[in-house]
Amino acid sequence: MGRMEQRAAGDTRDRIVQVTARLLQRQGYEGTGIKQIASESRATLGSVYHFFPGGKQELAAAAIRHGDQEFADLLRSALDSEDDPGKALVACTRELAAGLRDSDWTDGCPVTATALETIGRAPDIQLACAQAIEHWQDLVAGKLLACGFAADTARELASTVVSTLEGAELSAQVARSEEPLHTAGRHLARLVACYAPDATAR
Amino acid sequence: MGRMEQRAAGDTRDRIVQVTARLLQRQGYEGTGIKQIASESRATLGSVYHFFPGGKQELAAAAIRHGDQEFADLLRSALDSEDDPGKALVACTRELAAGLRDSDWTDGCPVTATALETIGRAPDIQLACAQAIEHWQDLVAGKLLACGFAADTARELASTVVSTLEGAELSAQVARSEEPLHTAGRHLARLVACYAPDATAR
DNA sequence: CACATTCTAGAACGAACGCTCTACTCAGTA
DNA sequence: TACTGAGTAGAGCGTTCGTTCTAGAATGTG
Repeated sequence: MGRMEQRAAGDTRDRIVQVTARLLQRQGYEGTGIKQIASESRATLGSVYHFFPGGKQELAAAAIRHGDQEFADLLRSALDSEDDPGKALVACTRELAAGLRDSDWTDGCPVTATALETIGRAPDIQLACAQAIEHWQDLVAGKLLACGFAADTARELASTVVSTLEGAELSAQVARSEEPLHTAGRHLARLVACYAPDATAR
Repeated sequence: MGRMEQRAAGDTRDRIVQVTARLLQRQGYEGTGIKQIASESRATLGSVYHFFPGGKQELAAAAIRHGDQEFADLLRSALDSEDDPGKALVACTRELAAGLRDSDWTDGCPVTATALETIGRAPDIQLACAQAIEHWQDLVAGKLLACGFAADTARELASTVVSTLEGAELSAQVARSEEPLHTAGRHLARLVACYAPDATAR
């Protein structure tokens, strides 16, 4: 009853979204063309516009949501890998640095480039970007809450943590060096220690 | 002796660079066209290619260097406005937040968008971006050195400070809120206090 | 079988892209 | 006066852009 076709169709749709997400991450919104997306995802223009009748904007918003999840998965697994919140943040920077190095510094944050280009001119995409950042902040705040931090403190720290991760990843990409990320990791660990619930900031 | 023409010519060149810098800041590299640059700077295509025979890339690199100086001026004046390094960093975030608010969140860092789009595909531009970030780090490190921080500590902190400022400005733009910047300012002040030469981190 | 629906396929459209090119203006020099 | 060199001006090059459109393949249902 149509499972096969629908599966195949779903595969095509997913392939389009995944390829778009990667291209947006590497070349930004204006630098990525629909025809490139179609050819690299082994789909045709007809298919792309069939699944995304809203055109490039709708497709980009879907791809940003995909990148949101991808980044969230990395963040979640790094945060869960350590009990101590400071060590967990260092694990985050280590994972980000590894991803950058392995991609020869091409695969940074899957959202940043598109977010910056579309500010104030593509509300759907900007919304998806804002939700992504909120989502990542929630993950960090959740970790801090689980470690006993006060709710307000956790939320504020999470904001700065995500900002710093974003900025350090940018610095690392531009400088082609892991150092900004590793340094940021150490400093973030020190920062959260200042606000730790067991007041003895070492 | 041709002073007038040369002045007028220099004015045209400067106008082109300034307009390009602003457009790159707001729309990124791929989103900014040479013809838009020409029309908004009241120059013609012929003039643009006369002053920048290397085309879009050469012009963009010059505009990035201009944005570097612009951002450095803001940073320098904010850092000089306070003796205490923590308060100086808060002043930086306050200035950045004011700039964002006044431009309805369109004028963020003049380098970031272009940097992300051209990573690994336009070496001249990427170099200019890397030098800009280094430049800003040097300003922050200089302030910390002047406050008595150890050289290594100052350099590392400066890296994280600039990363956090970049990331917080991005977060603020996407969320259309000053909060990420103000929060980051408080946290950066707390962070540098941890490494202050007078070891009594309050 | 016919029939609708879903998805694939790519030609074609007008607009915009970066860039090249020739023609021109105009002050300074010999 | 003739010439030079800097800068202005914009038509036009080939290409690519996002999008639209029609045609057909594939599958499920009556």
